[in-house]
Amino acid sequence: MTDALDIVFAALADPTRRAILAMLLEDDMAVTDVAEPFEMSLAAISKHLTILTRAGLIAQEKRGRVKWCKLEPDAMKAASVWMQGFGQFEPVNLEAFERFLTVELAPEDGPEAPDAPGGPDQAASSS
Amino acid sequence: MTDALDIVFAALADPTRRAILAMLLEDDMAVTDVAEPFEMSLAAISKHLTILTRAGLIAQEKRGRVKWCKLEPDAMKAASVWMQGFGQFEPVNLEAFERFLTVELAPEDGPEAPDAPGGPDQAASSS
DNA sequence: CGGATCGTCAACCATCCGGTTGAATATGCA
DNA sequence: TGCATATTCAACCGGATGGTTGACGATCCG
Repeated sequence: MTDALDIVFAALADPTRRAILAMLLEDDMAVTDVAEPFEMSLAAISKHLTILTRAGLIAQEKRGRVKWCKLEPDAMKAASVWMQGFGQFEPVNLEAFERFLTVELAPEDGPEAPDAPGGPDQAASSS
Repeated sequence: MTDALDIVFAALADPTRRAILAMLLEDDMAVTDVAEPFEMSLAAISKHLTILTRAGLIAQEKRGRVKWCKLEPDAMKAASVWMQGFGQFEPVNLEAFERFLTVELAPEDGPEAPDAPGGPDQAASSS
């Protein structure tokens, strides 16, 4: 049984896909526009988008000819939450867990607001 | 150029390795003891530990015959920080998030705090 | 010394992954 | 209708990944 976290982390393990996520942080985009800054084929980008969709990291909605991609950060948050248990050397307790949720999901209570972690410049570093 | 995040996320994408990390959250362990609950060979576990080490997620120290493995959460924190930037501006779908969490992070362990995120029970689900 | 335990190395295998190309499917528009 | 645009599908390729087994170096101990 493949865990959903498998798929999310595997999706995040590729620099092209992380760059795509960073781009989508700015705005929703059509598939062709997502592909534009990269040097690989459109088909390759399409595959990456499929992987991100299956991971739940983005959602795709077709309007006319154009398929729009938008960030769907819930899966990323889930993975992030999974990691929170490490580094604080105590078993994850529900209280801290819920506190984390409220802090994280609050509109502007975030620790700070990096405009894009890593940044789209990672596109250059792909593969 | 392979980004360090590539390696960290790729290391986290395997349920066996996540289970190992969860085990090490409890205590430092020797390689043989790490391997004990799994059904695969010791050599396979040794490979997994090498991958986790290269990702910076654990450290290994040899004392006598025995090689001890301990959690090294900095790399995980780095990955976690990278993810923090997502979801801060988007209207987060709290319902979907919680659904994801309850499905993924608490398979059937009940509501009490899981001893580790994901839990070593994932050992059985490897591959 | 010699046997038992700990762990890795090397070779091998099946499968997955990221990319390519070319054809196919939808949709928009003149 | 017919052509251009948007996106995916299908087949293929090379290389990485996750597992196996068997042999090996190291270390403890009787």
